[in-house]
Amino acid sequence: MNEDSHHQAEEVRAAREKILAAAARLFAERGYESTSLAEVARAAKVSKALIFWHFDNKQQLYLSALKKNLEPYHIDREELTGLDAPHQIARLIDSFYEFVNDNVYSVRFFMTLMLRGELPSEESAASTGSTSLQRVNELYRAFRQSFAEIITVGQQQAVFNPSLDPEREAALILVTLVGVLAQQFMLGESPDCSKALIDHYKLVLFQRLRCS
Amino acid sequence: MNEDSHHQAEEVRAAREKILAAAARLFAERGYESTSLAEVARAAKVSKALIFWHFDNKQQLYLSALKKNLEPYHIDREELTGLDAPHQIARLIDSFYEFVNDNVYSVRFFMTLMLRGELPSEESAASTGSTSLQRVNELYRAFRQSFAEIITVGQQQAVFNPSLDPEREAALILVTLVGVLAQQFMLGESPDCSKALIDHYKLVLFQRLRCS
DNA sequence: GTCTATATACAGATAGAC
DNA sequence: GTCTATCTGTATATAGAC
Repeated sequence: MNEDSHHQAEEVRAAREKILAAAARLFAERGYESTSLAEVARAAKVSKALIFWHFDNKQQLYLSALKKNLEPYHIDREELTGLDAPHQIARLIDSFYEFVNDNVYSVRFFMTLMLRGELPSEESAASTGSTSLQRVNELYRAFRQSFAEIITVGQQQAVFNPSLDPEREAALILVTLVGVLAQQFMLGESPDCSKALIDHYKLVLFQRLRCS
Repeated sequence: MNEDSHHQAEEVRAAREKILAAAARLFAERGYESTSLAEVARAAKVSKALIFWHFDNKQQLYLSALKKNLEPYHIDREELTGLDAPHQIARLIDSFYEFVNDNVYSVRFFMTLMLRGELPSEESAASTGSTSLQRVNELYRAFRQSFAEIITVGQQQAVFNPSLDPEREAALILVTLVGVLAQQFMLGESPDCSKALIDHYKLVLFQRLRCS
């Protein structure tokens, strides 16, 4: 690949990426149905027709935008090494909360999506559509599993109450975190308000988990 | 008012109500944008034009449907009388859960609505649109307030730990309930799964609230 | 009040020049 | 690759008969 073709390829990507970025933002903000391709074109500063050159149709653009929104989703287990069980719990709670507030738009987006199965059509589910939601789902369960594992380890190290069921407790932790998040988004509360709730919850949780 | 005019009035209401019922269901199921008046007309078994005779436009129909969905929303404080504080808490949790599962469609509907400020336009917010969401909001706070009051009474009766802040605890209870609900809706879990979580949570909560 | 028929606007998608 | 111009379907909304 020479300089020219490379440069050309970059140019191609630039337009495609501009469309994708605009679409990702607009779909996340306003949803699939109420976002027109004319708006996406305007936001990306390209013509409507160009969208159809880069993407087969609206659905495919939507699915590509979904993937783009999903990119930053992952669990960073590295940052937990070297911490004791209680601090691992605290760290995992914090990183959940931080992640959510770093990705408000797309988190809100996926929440809406999951709330009703808002997918552009049924065929897309068969192809690539539901895969994105599946990934969110997996991530959620991975998070829960992490909590359960930390609790188990904590019990083995005799810092957590051995009579607790780690899976049950992990499920309850996730439910609370999701609740804080949902409340922040739905009641339009400030992140500060959620932060205070989370901090209080951490205290409550540790009182429950620790050996008594 | 004679028999005839009464009967006529009933007939009028029948059509209007049929439209309203169909609209309430369809808007709740599929949202504002992706529900066409043609579908509403078909579901209500009337002509499209009749919708415009009864309602000024799509937005106004939507707002009227919102109100209809809101009707069953209220707190029944009567059913708490005669119970002690712990049972009042348990009863309030149960009635929250029961209410949600009796009104899945509209609860899901309002959750989506609150998640993004999905209102048909901005003018509607100024007129009557946001009032519906405001009412949901008030109801939510009323529920939280009820929990706080019960906790306070429980503390006065020396059945609940006096060192707890009732407001804080009530906030955490609501967050958890919302979390269970959000999880059920978003992860598509069965009501049974939520029921189990709620039951477990009640145990956890009572361990925390009671005098130690 | 309820209908059929129609006006008007805008959506997604295509054709073809450059 | 990117554009302008255009096709086609469908949405909201209206007109007017009954």
